[in-house]
Amino acid sequence: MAESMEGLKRTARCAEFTVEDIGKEVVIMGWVQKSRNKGGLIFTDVRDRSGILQVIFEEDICGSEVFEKAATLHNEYCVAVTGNIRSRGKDANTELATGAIEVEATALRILSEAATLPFQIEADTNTREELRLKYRYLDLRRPPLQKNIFLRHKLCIAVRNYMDEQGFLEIETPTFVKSTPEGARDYLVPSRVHQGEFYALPQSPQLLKQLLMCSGFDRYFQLARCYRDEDLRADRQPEFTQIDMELSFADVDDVIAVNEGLIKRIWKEVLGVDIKTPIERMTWQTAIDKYGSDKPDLRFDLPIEDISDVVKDCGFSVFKDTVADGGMVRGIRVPGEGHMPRKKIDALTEVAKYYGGKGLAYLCVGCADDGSHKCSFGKFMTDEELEAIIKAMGAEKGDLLLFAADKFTKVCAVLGNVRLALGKQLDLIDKSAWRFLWITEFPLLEWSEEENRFMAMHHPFTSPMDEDWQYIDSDPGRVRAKAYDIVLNGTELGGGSVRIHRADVQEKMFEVLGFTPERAYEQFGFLLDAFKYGVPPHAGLAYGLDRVAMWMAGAESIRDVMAFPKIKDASDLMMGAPSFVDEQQLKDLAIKIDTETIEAK
RNA sequence: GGCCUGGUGGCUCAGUUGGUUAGAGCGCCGCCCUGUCACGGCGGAGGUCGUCGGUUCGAGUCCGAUCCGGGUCGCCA
Repeated sequence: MAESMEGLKRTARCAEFTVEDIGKEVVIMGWVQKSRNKGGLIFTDVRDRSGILQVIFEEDICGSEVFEKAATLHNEYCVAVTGNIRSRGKDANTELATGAIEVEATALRILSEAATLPFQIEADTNTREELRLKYRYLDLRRPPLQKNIFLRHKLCIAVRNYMDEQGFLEIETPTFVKSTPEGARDYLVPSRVHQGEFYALPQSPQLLKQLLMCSGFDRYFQLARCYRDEDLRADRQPEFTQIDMELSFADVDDVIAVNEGLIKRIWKEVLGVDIKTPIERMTWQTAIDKYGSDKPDLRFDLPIEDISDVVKDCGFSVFKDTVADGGMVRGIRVPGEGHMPRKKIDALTEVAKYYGGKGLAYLCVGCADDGSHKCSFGKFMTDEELEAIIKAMGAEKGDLLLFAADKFTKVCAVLGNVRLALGKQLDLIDKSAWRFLWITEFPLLEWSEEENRFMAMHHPFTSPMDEDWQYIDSDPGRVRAKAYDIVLNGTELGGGSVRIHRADVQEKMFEVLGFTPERAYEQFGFLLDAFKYGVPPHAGLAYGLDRVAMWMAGAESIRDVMAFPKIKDASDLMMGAPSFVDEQQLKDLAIKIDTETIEAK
């Protein structure tokens, strides 16, 4: 039977007591982690967010009424215990932070009872996530998740303090905004007042923060909730939080400087880790060429080498023809792995195929029994041609060389992922490393086969690099942007750009992207109008806060650092959202459900 | 949408080439226990093996479909 807490005041949290408190009368409140009834003696572990403290009930001290009540305690009962802190002497538990002390109970109130739990509340659990998500409020009682939520809080506070010190204003922007179909799919919110019309939930506060620059706030930041109606991943949720910022009168180096300070600060404050600055910078072109990725994991090396020139006239037609067709041949040298079993090489070939490659060619330098090379394409080549490849790869006897021949983007994707697979397989990754990296000079545009036009790689307001703007008509793909990403251990933590602030450049940009002036105005008119009245040059950046928290917590899933995450199909197992709504609600919105389409699925 | 992977008492799992009444640990219920802390002892309840269909004398096990999770590719300006 639940009791009131009337007249009781909690002294402190369970694990906040120390040997200094011995002899004091205290009141603790929390949940029964475990009650061990020895017959004439009851030990009860009481847990709150600080940790666990043992309570001891002895009939001589607490009286028979309290003792009998204590005997009814079960896991997760919510209780208030009054008693005195005493030493556990020789019976101390060294495994527990508060193991040297205990509360000698004099009174007990059962604030509320608990039904038998769907799973036990313990630090290590094997319970499947599906069930834990349904009872998320229970899962959140588990110490690892509590720890992650604390960490996230600490991170947010550190961000706010730093940004404040740097002169940034925290400004909230609306979450009912205008839909802009460019980019990710929007979540739409129907309007009751304007029937048939929809708000969109923002994919990011991009345009609004640019307007804040127009308004003269100079430096803005926000821990902004963002929404994208795309498929989920282990590190992707439909709603997530960005550390979003924008700076006026700033160029690339200014943004980078502020953010290196931020990274240094939050890693120090949250984890006590010193991050060395300046952080290494690499151009997009170098990253793609050398690591096959725009977010290379530099915790290990294994760079990609280009041998197209070396093999363009060789006897192996796969290599020769690929180069002749405008493709390329690139390879990875894996030092000392020439004797890798065929099975493992085949597994890497599967990786290559998975990412759209036709396969992998291999060359094990001097690894045959007679000291010659083991090679998947050796019979098509002369010895001289093979030696030329080995030389071009800088390989030595005993090395494994892996090659892919394909179009540029394929080769990069294939070798980039083979490289990552090798890093894992050969255990080359230093798990304790924090390898930050700036990727700069992204291409401004990216050709879309699907839409048969150029698309903005970052977004349509990204400023081109001044020296490349001259190519915007003749060779748009060549124009680089003042865009940058911050990468950590092979994950994109965030990205940003210097924005276009010149009307003529912006107009040209829309033209290249295939927007008519009318359509550009219809979608972004408020921004273009704002730019007429004195717009400062500005630049910004946004981090995925959840991803930052994920790395800091060492979590494997973004769900582990969010209080109430959604599952793969974007539904919420606890609330049961999304859900059907009343007929009347739909009527108010003038919305009819197309049941035929739903049933067809 | 594609591929991979999982679903057996409340929880986590085992379950042989298809073969009797589907097992274990934890949890739960009852009794006992004055230094436990993964407490211990004794006893007990609890499962139409995700669902539907098929093969078979016989299906947790084989086949098909489907539902519910997880990972990933596409997608994520």
